[in-house]
Amino acid sequence: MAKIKTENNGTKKAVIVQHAAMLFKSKSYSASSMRDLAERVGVEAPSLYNHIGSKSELLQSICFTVGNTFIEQIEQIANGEHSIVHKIETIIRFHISMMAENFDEIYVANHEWKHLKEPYLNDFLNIRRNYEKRLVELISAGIENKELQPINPYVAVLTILSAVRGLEFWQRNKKNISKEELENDMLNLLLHGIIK
Amino acid sequence: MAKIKTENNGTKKAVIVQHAAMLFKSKSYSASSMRDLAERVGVEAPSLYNHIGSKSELLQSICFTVGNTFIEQIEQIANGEHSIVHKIETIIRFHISMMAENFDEIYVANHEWKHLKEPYLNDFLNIRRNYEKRLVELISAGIENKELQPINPYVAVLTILSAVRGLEFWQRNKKNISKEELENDMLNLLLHGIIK
DNA sequence: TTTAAAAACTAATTAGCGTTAGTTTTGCTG
DNA sequence: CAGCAAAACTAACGCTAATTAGTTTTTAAA
Repeated sequence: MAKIKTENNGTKKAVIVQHAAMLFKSKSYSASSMRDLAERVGVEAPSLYNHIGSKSELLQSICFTVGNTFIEQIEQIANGEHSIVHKIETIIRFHISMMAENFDEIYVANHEWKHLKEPYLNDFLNIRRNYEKRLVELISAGIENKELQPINPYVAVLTILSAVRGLEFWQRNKKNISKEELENDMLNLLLHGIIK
Repeated sequence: MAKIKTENNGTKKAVIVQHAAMLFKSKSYSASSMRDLAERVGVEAPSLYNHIGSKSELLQSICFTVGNTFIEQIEQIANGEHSIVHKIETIIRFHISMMAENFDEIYVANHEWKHLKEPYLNDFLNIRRNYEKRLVELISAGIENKELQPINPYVAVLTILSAVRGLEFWQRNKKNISKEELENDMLNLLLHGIIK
C-alpha cells in the first residue's frame, strides 16, 4: 500500500495524530481501533507502529497539545495591561477561534481525556485545574474592582467555559451562522445577559 | 452468587440499568464490559441476560428515559401562562434539578448517545432537535415581545443549554457550593450578564 | 412437599482488539 | 546502480469482548 503522505512541514507522526483526532472524535477513543485508524491513514495497522509507540500515546499527544496551548494563551492574556472585562472578552474570543480552527483535537481533549493512563491523566487534570484557577482569579479581581457583578466566581467560570465548550454544537451547524455573529452574540449574552 | 436485590418498587431490569448508568458514566460505554457491570450488580455476566436483551438496550433505556423527561417538561412549561422570562427561568431551574438528582443518566445521555444503533440514534437526535426547536421558539417569542435582547435565538439556546450541561463539573465539586447559590448565580449571569 | 417457573451458574463460541516478530519493498545517497 | 535505512507488508499471539447453550439452583405457589 502507499506510503504515508506528509504535509510540507510535518512529520508522519503528525499526520497520524491528526487522523486519530478525527477518528476519536467521530467514534470515541475506546471504540476506535488501530485498524480503523490505519485505513484512514492508508496503511496496514502494524505499519503505524513504525511512527508511534501506542494507541494511548496518540491520545496523550492530542490532549497535551490542546492543554498547553490554552495555558500559554491565558498566561499571556492575564499578564497584559487591559481591563478585566477586556481580558475576559479576549479569552472568550480565543476559545471561539480555537474551536473553529482546531475542532477535532479540542473535542477529543474535552471528551476522551478520561482514557489517559496515569501519570498522564493526573497531569492533564492538573493543567485543567490550573487553567480554571487562573480564570477564577481573573474574575475575582474583576469583582473586587467593581467591574463585574458580585456573583460566585466559580459559577462564572463554569458558565463561561461551558458556553464556549458548547460551540461544538455550532460546529455541526456551521452553515446557519457565521463565526463573527456567533462571537458577538455569545459575548453579548455572557457579558450583558439575555434580558433587555 | 446472590440474587439481584430489587428496591421495593423496581424491576430487576431497573436495577441493572441504574448500575449501567453509573458504570457508563465512569468508564464510557465502549470501555465498559458486561463483566464490569455484572460485578457491580453482584452476579455473573451471562445472568444479566435473563433480564435484559443486550448491552446496547441498556444505553437505549438510559438515553430515552432522559430525552422523554425533558420533552414532557418543556411542553408543560411552554404551554403555561407566564412571561417568557419566567418560563426560561423555570426551564433552567428544571435542568439544574435534574442534574442534581439524575446525574448519572443525564451524563450518559449527553456523552454516550453516539453509540446508539440505528434507528435509535436517529430517534434520539430527533428528540434533541425537537427540544432545541421549542427552546428557540420560546426565545424568539421573547425577542419579539421585547422581553429579551435582540440576539440570534440559536446562540441564546446554545449558550443556555451548554451552561446547564456544564453543571456536570459542579457535580464533581458539590462540596464547594450549594445548589441554591449555584442556581441563583447562574440564572443571574445568564439573564443579566456578568458585567455590573 | 411437590412442582414449575425464574434466575442463577459454567463452559464455550465467535469476533475483534493492540501489539510483536519477521520479512519484503521502497526510495534516497554515495 | 549498489547498499542501506526507513517504512511498508503478512502472519500470528495472547486477550478480552458480547453473547449463547445447556444445566443447576432458588423461589414461591399449589
